Amino acid sequence: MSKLSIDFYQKDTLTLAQNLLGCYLIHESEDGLTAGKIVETEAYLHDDPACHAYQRKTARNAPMFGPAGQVYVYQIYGIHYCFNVVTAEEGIGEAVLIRAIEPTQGFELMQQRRFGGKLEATTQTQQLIQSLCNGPGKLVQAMGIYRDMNFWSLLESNLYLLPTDNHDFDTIVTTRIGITKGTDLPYRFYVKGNRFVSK
DNA sequence: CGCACGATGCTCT
DNA sequence: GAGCATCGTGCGC
Repeated sequence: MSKLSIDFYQKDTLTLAQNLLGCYLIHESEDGLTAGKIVETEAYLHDDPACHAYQRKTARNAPMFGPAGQVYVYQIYGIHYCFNVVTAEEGIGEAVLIRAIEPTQGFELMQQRRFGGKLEATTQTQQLIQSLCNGPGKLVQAMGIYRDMNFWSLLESNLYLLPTDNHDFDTIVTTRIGITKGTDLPYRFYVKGNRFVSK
């Protein structure tokens, strides 16, 4: 299995937001490898009032205007970070927010990054694993994704995507979470019945 | 259980 | 100076 290539990313943003479901997000970091299957996404289009790039290009949203397959990370509520896959052609600010992944590799490292030492290093309960990456801020922390990964390429770095190994799932479409504008747009996608989708 | 709220810092007006 | 593409805790039922 090899990294997703440029042609995967060169599709319209809504299609890509759905195609990303089931794909694997991998980070080969110095501390070790973590990976998970994408189970929830949201699309943000250039003509969408909830999109960071809706108004104009700024210092924060600049990565969104780069080529498809680029990384956009931003800070939210002063505490958390969110990870996006940049989409659309260069010059058009669109992206797909990764809202949840199902951990598949590096459980211990994820646990370490999320909870450090302040959690009993006992058996990994179902409960614990389920709380590792079931939200956009959580998965960023568990995967060791940082702000300075902005403008990185998912095609040419140790943070990358692998294709899905299973198309046999249903996709649910809903409105997006946590926004105050564009609230009626059906741009959220998640894997039906998956336990790792955010609440 | 569910709901409400505070933390916290940067970006844009 | 306001407003966040969130998360965890604490309280009430």
